[in-house]
Amino acid sequence: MKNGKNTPVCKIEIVNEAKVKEAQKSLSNNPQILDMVEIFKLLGESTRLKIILSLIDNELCVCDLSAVTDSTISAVSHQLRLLRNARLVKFRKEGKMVFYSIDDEHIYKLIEQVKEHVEE
Amino acid sequence: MKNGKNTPVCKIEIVNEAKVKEAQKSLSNNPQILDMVEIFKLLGESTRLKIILSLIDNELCVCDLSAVTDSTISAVSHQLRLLRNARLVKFRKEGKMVFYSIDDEHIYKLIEQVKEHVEE
DNA sequence: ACAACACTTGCACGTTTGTTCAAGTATGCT
DNA sequence: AGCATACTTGAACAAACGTGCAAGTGTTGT
Repeated sequence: MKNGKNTPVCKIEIVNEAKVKEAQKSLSNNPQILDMVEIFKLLGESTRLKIILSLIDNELCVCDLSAVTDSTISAVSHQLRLLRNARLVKFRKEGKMVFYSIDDEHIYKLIEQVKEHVEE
Repeated sequence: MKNGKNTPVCKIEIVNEAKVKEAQKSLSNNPQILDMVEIFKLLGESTRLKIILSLIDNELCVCDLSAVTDSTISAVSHQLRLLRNARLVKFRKEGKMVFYSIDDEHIYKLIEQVKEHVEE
């Protein structure tokens, strides 16, 4: 209730108090929510999602990912850094090249669920 | 390869041509990807995710959602519009009040998958 | 040692996005 | 009719974000 007052915004305030309390309880001080938000946010951008989709069942270098996603090497590299930090992808160096692959099995199931949603 | 030229960015260009072609094939001209991005993007914001989480197994009015998410009525209403447009939530009017609920069963599974990821 | 290559990274810039504020709609109450 | 309540909506603004550019790192080949 960020209305600057301690009083309720709505006079009724809580229509279903039990449900609200229950929901508040599971939401408040739950660091998991921020983690979930982060993962969804990372997948909620076309370049990054294309990268993830390309890496499913594939190990690709940055150059190939650039071709697949139709982005510059730089742009892909920037996004790969974010995916690396979140441990969604891992990498392996081989000479000058860097090969990326998926670092989490849950991603597969996640993608499948969204596909089911979209395919309706 | 948005490098302004028709020539490859990398000399080797494609390390694993078969994989790249395969990935390009499944990605190019695929409107589903944009739909997937949209859903992930909607869930990738804390106020919206809290709304969705609160609505799981619950039907709540805007006022209650405001309390649960610790946001203003206005902010919640703006976000609900986005969730409505994407058909992630549906609403029911009852007098002055508007009750929102989840409009898609896939969301449940989606949330479960992310939770599994986060809980490690 | 030098050049080419694959990739990374910091900075700058334009765009997108979430929130607030204020005004507007619709319903209920007296 | 008049007012309060529950919610929506448009405009404005600051913060966050994605990309391009240029410089930098590390490896390979000559």
